Amino acid sequence: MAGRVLAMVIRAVGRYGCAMLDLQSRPKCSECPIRHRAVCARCDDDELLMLEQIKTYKSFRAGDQVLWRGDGLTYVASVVAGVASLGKTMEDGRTQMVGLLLPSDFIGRPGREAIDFDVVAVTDVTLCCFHRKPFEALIETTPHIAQRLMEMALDELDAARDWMLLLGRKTAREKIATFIEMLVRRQRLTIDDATDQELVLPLTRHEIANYLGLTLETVSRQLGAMKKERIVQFVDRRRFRVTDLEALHLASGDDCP
Amino acid sequence: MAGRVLAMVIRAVGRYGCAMLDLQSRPKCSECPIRHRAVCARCDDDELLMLEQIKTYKSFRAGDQVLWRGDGLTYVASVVAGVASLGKTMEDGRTQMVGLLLPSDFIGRPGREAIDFDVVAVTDVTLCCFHRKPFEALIETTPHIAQRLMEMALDELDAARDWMLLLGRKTAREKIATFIEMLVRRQRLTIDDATDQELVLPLTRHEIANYLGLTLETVSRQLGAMKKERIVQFVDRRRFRVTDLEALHLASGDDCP
DNA sequence: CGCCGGTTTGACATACTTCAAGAGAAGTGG
DNA sequence: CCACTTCTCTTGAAGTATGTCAAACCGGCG
Repeated sequence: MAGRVLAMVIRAVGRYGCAMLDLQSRPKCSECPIRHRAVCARCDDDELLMLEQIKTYKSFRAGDQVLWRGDGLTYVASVVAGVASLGKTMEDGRTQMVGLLLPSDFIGRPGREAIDFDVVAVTDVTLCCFHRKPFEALIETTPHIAQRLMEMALDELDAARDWMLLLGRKTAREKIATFIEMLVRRQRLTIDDATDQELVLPLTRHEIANYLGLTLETVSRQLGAMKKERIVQFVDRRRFRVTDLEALHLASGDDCP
Repeated sequence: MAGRVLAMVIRAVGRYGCAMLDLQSRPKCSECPIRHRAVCARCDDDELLMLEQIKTYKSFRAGDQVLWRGDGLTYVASVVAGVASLGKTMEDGRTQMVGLLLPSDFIGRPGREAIDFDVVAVTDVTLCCFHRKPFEALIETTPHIAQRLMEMALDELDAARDWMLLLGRKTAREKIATFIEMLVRRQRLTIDDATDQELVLPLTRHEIANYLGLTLETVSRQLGAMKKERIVQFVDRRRFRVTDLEALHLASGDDCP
């Protein structure tokens, strides 16, 4: 009983804290965890100050829709914490995830009135939002932002093209293997010597299917197969470790290491 | 006999002209057909002059490989005329086209040593090439170039994401219909009131298959089906016209007009 | 004419989807 | 703490769109 009440209180506080953030919170850019990777990475202190003045934090709970396709773009934003997804949906309900947004990734684009896909919070998400108009003005006057945004867009483009090969040509097994390898690689970026590290699937089976252009049944079956082959080992439905990295890579269909 | 010799002469002249261009030709930017759409679109006269000094034209014949995956990027370039393809290939030979490069599109990216896909001339192609190093320097000093490159990269990114939906979720029929609709739309950009205009497939069946993540047999069958349904009408294997635009759109699986 | 690359067409194989049922975990409410 | 619902996930059986293999066609060119 006490436990349940406590849980409710925590959640309520969570929501409240969230609302607070929406209205006011404007943490120092200089202490921001994504300071050196986000759109502001190349900015010097003066430029940072300009950004600081037009920024607001917003938080969303896992599952919340952040933006609907066709929404007017009053804000653009950087992901500060959490994971969000970019998705497209067809009239009959088929959907395809076209990007995963991780901390430092950018949402929206200057010079366009509306956004052409849905943005959904996969986990709890915190965004650093900028009013679009002043942000666009800033781009004109602050070369470092356009330069960084160009870099980021080109990186995204490369990633999108890799994904096109995956979607167009890879088998279900290769898709799954590539996806897991991607998670491993990402882990490596944050922790060195991540060998035998426990990993977490940030997405449900359904979302993975969505990301890979498959059905959730196929995802489940392929994961099952790789479990049986001792390539991966699950501790629960989300958490796992890779037991045979080489076999995993082999299964991904990619060349080189 | 005379005909054959003449053909050889023409080809030789073609090649020679080509070599000439490689070495010397540096047409005025101000008269360039892609002046207002390419990476130089926002440049003023001074900036254009800077670009003019580091540019060279290069030509390729249909089928030529322009760049191999992994090639060192000594140049970046704009497509001036013709069509080129960006493609990825897996070890076992499966390939996926990840972009079609039309006049004004940009090849290569500043700040990277190598290119990660193959570039092939689909038709005869002329490129406006810039040495990468000086071009990168120019980006640092010339905000207009970074701004334009950012815009173009973001446009490409949107297109890539649309294509991801196509590759991941659309049926063969929808893919073909979407592809044809794309050609229609492109035609509309150049000629107004293009209704009932004759169109040309810029790609072979094999290349179309490659672009859509299908096999050439499936492409052929679907085109055949749409011919039978009087949605399109072929005058020869390349040239056709759309006889039922509405049905075409319906078949594409996209909403809205 | 005969070759050749691109294309069409057919018969067959299969990887993946679809449909359906049930198992596990997690949350809800008494 | 225990039913009860709900959600995610697994597993099976059956269906189908697309791939694979193979042969024939067609227009262009030598």
